[in-house]
Amino acid sequence: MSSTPGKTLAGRRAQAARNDEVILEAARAVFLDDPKAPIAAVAERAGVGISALYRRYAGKEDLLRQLCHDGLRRYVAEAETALAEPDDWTAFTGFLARVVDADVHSLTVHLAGTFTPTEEMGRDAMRAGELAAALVDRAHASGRLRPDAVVHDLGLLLEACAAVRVPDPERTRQLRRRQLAVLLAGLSSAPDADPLPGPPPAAGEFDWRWRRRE
Amino acid sequence: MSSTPGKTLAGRRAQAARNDEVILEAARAVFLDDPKAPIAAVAERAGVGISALYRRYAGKEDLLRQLCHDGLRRYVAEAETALAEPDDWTAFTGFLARVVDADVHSLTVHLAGTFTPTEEMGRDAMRAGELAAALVDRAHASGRLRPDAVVHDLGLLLEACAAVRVPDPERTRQLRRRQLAVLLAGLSSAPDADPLPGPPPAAGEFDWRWRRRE
DNA sequence: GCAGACCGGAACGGTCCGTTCCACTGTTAG
DNA sequence: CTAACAGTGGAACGGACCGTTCCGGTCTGC
Repeated sequence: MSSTPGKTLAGRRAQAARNDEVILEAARAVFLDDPKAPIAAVAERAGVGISALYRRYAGKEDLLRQLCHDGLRRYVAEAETALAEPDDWTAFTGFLARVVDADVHSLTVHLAGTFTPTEEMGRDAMRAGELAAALVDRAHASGRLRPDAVVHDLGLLLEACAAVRVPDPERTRQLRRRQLAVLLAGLSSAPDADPLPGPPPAAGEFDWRWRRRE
Repeated sequence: MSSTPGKTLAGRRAQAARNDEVILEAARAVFLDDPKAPIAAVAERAGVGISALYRRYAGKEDLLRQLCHDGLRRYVAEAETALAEPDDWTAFTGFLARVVDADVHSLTVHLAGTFTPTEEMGRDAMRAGELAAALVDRAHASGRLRPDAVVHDLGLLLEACAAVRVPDPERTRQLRRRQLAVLLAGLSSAPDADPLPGPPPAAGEFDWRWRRRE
């Protein structure tokens, strides 16, 4: 088995190509579990050496940025998918369920502040905000979202779901779905409900996360 | 001002007594903000030297344990207060509001695993569980709590509120109250609501936090 | 006045982690 | 066939960080 240039198995080239994915996957898993995990943990989890990491990324910060940006792109993609859904309320809840399942919030938020963001990330973040606003508008239009809910309540909601974590990933997903169900029930229109207390969350109140932490 | 043995200001004795409180307060603030903060940060925040800390606590672990135990006791105390409230639903919601305001959850949970717990903490934790169960039972009895909510949903709820954090503490409190309001609305009885998905959170599912983390 | 409680903070020893570096291996061009 | 090389594993390095100890100084209560 010297040269099998088929497509699944080959020499160094193929190993490298496979490592590309394996490393990103490992990094995702490791940093999701602990945002300040050492880089060696990623290598170990991926079953590769540390060199394989440094060949692809200039350093830890570079890897983190990439990972976070991927999460952001995923968020945007899910929002776009959701906007294609005809039913307003289903679009809204489906979007949230998929974002929660994908654990995108941990990636974008708990990793923020550990690297200097790129311009492109800024643009993507802005776009993400616009899409989320559109989804919330449609949810309001459907009449099923309580009127005093605002776009930035999504931040609280996602934070709440991301905070749920148990050792088993599948069980984590189930519990987060339960949490999401409670929150959505709480955000649904109920004619006799008391209004939500305090000033609603506003635009700039979550930006501090992106300021460089040491 | 050589000797003013009144009661507010005196010599070393009084400074020591005041430091007792100042240090605990500082430790609370610092470790609430970052559970793995260095001990020097506590001293700095308290405006004392490191010696003043080590005179009182055998080491970092000792301080953490004390702090966590205080949180647990606070939780128990609030629950007992709540049980004295005649109205079942008010007892339930009032308890949660006070626990959320006091940020007890962060203390007991985010610090857990960084020290070896004492037997007394085990007993207090058990008592806390019983009192919480009693409050949930009464909430169920009032008919205002949706029937498929269980005691351990409190864990998810508290986690969700503790996850909300902005730099300003007062604003944090407001946003947490908002989050709590949404969650309580979601946990309220609604005849036409879909049942909550997945198996409800169970007894042993949060114990892992208390296992020693390295 | 003096013994000692109390304190501030420098210094120590150890751990941890990002990054670099080198020896090695299979690959591929000529 | 073989020489250059892309790709890799993992040891080693240097620096940051942090818990704890220790010592010199200060103030108090007797």
